[in-house]
Amino acid sequence: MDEAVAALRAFTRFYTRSVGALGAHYLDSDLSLTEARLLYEIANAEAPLAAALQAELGLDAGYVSRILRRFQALGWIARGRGEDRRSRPISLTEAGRAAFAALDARTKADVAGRIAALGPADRETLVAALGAVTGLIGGGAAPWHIRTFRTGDLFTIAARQSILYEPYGWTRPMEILQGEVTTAFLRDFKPGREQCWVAERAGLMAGAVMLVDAGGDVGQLRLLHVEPWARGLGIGGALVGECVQFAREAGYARMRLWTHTILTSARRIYEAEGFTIVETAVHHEFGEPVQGETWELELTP
Amino acid sequence: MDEAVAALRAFTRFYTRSVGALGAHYLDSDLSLTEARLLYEIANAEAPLAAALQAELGLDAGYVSRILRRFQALGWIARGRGEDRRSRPISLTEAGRAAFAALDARTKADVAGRIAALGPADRETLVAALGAVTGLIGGGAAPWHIRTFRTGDLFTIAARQSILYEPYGWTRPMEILQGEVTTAFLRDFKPGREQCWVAERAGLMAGAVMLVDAGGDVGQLRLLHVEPWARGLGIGGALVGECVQFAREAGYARMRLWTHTILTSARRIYEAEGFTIVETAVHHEFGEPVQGETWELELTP
DNA sequence: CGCAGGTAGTTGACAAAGTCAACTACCTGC
DNA sequence: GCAGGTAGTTGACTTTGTCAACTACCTGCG
Repeated sequence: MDEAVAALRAFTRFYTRSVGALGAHYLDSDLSLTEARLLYEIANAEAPLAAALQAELGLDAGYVSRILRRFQALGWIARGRGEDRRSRPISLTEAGRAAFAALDARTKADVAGRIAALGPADRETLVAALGAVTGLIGGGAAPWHIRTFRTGDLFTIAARQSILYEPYGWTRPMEILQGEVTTAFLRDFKPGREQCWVAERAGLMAGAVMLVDAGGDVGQLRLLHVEPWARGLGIGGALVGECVQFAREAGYARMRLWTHTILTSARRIYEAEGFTIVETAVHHEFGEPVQGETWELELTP
Repeated sequence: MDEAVAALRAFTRFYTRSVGALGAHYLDSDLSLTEARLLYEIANAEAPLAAALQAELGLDAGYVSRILRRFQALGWIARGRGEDRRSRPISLTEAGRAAFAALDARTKADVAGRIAALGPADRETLVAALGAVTGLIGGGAAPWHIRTFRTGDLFTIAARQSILYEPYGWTRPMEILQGEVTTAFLRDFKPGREQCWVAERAGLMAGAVMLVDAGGDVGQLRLLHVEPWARGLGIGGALVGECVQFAREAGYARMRLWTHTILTSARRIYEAEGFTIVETAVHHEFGEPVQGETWELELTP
């Protein structure tokens, strides 16, 4: 915890400096940083109200009012009358759009300059890392989506599974199993019969699941995981849903999966999808004895 | 590129808001954000000069002077005389240390509050992601170190290798090989004879290398990589050096490695360590034909 | 030595940025 | 139709930051 707090504080100091460097006059325009932010919001919203901008950016209402008057004097914005006749929705004029475009281009160039030295892989890392930070400290709202697997995904899954299950005391043997399962998936991949889905949030892998052909018209769901920071968003259910739908379309008669009694949140997801337990057995594969469970789901079309 | 620029801009907007939320009075203290930053710098430096603080934080000299006068009036700092009698080095008084400690505690609590909802894994992700961002846009100075492997590292290596070599057109077959090599390493790991090292920078994997027993007193170096954003820091050389030293101590007579002619920067590292090419052959294992090379190094003790 | 040109730090005068409370005009619901 | 609210504005103000001129000192060179 302390480490994380220290890291975030160090980052804030670093970023404050790096943003603060922009300073008083935003990139040589004659706008302050606040004015630039306001202009950005106006340009990226549908006829916003002053109150909305003020709340959005955490500014004083009077301050916003004055800045808007300045923008109006510059001919950048026009103010209408809303349904509610107190409100005066803001719209950019042609001149305002031009001013914003110029500012936007300058910002873009400035930002591009800062990351010019990075190669494509670095940029990818940066995007992912920024997304992760936003997702983690920004709390809830970052959206997520599901895609099929790409190069490297399977091993990232193996690594994450290994790390996430470490606290259960499942160490080396389970890690090796992860490697075998993922490598085998890649080696024996049967397009149309098998698939791996990755949930992404803020550019980072938020969870994943695999479907493999277990023979005899049975599709086996494997390696489901959802990152701790992405839990409670319905990602697990969506991944399993994706998997079941694919299995149905691929013509499997039944789905099967193997899990453990202690993994309660995963069990809830399987239950919700209609899976039922068909077998329970204690095994010693991961070192300590653990109770494994086999679940199945009939896929009557 | 555009994606990266957009991501960084979005992040800056997000972070500006999140930092700006602290706003005028820093956490209910009667300090402004600037004053708080200044106090932090004073507390974390050895008798700094006003000019140093001013340069460090990018502030106006006159402004700093006035804030310092205020701190002095509050009895928080004492100002001495340096060798250079123009300078007036700043030191915290007992009261100043107390004031800083109070502020520091409040900041810590505030930051901790923001990440209180995160589990240990998320915090780790956050630290790593913050480190990545700092490293990538902050440029140079972040330190790095080498450690031996932990749970999950091998598959992270497999994933990164797969992604980094994708641009060379080496796709599925090479990815499968990565999985096989790393899984086999874990399965057959011989402590004392084999090892895997990971270079970390800012909490992120910056590179890695493996040493495996190839039989017949030969140690084989495998899966060397350095992340693009961590190149040019000597990490590759340090990893190979670590590997060679371990091999020497483990009593291997010779080291061997297999690489490709197009991987020029890796070749330079091997050359610098004293490796020489003993064999060259075109192979088709990764799809396209490529020229592979075997390098060796005699380990005369 | 002494002087030109520099740096550390301060100060006065000022401008910019932001805050607060009071105000008008309007809306909503009882 | 009126109490209590919201959208937006305005005057008066404080805080924050900037600029240029200043003192006191240092460094290096003829």
